[in-house]
Amino acid sequence: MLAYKNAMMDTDRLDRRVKRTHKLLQEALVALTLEKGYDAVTIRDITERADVGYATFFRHYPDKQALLTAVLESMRDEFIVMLEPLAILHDPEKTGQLIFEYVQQNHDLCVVLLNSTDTMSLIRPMQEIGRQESGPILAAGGRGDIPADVAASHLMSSLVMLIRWWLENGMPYSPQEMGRITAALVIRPVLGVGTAGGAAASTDAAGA
Amino acid sequence: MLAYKNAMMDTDRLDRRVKRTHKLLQEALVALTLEKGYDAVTIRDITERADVGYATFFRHYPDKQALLTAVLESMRDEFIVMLEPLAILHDPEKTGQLIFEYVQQNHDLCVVLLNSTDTMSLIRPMQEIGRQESGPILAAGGRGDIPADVAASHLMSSLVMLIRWWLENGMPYSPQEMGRITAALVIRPVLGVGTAGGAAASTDAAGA
DNA sequence: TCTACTATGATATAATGTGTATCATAACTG
DNA sequence: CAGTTATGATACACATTATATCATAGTAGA
Repeated sequence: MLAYKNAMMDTDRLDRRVKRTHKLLQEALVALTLEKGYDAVTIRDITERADVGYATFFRHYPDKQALLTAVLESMRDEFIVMLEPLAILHDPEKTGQLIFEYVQQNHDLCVVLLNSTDTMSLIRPMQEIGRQESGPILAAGGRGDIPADVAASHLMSSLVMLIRWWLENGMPYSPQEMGRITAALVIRPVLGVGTAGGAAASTDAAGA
Repeated sequence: MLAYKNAMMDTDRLDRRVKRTHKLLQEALVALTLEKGYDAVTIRDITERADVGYATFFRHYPDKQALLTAVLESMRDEFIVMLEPLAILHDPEKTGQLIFEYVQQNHDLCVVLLNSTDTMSLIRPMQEIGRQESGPILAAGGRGDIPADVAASHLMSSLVMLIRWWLENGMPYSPQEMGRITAALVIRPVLGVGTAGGAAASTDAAGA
């Protein structure tokens, strides 16, 4: 299922120097983005902070965005593993809570990823995950009146946007509360069940 | 030296040449973004397409983003006017349909705005609108178990993301269908009512 | 119509950042 | 240890931004 054939995946077989450089560059990007904001960070900034030659950057990444993508993909993999035993159907509130606890624990990294990129660079891979992972879930527990593709996209987009809002506003609610909110506003509507398990499916349309 | 703020406000009292230049630059940005994508468009591209001196650009906008913001604000005002008599509480499906019909009619412009910007440059103003416009609505018809600030942000974010998905995937469903989907996935959950108007939330809040 | 004002075009220029090429050196793998 | 490869340092070509200047054309208001 999770066969990502990225060149970056063969982490074990890489030269020590390469792994070291990757690590230094990615850490420098994260640190600098937290300080100045992603757009203000130049490649020269990164290489200087990483204490690496300027040209060395381009030996590993074609541009700044590619470096950020590498950081993103690391987190994505971690995220998938965390939600692997996804009991989203069984307990939406708990699922939401787990997500926000993860975000809280990886606060700095999440802030960088959510504030640096085009946002869509983050949401698009997330939607891809959503299409793969939540496909069978929606097929099993999804509602009949909403197309699965829309539902999956909406699920992942809303999740990312809620996380972004939460971080930007100083995490005003606990992960548990956010889990409950997420379940009520996003997960349960996508699954087609009411807050307290109320009536769901429509009576008119027969779904596309 | 240039008072951008003042220059943008009194649209009617502006020098003909200024209005002409604004129009040419904005049209050039939209056209070029549709052709090459926002990031690939340089300021020199814009001025050449607009048949305007290069330095003239900076006499009106500090950078490319500011020009895009001007385009965005025009659409935002139009959008607000359209949804002014917003019967979102009364008929969520119809409200959603109206939105997607507007998007369909302004297809090119919407594509530019959704694919060019950081997305958040679009969503943030939308959320601001949401906070202002939907504030009283949520106060009247909102559910009691979800904080109004989260609900308003989620409402606007999801709306923008649904529109984006719809455009990126070639508008696979009719505005009417999208209106129904939007009502089911976003509007009704935010209001706390079920698909068929079922009771799911608090009935204690004062009536509209 | 006339006059004072101002936006514009054309041009030059400084500053910044990107991406590539080269070569000697250091570090790694087997 | 020997062959391979990544790195650092440097120089350089190139694109883009942003500002400054000045003569000219267009505009608003009397």
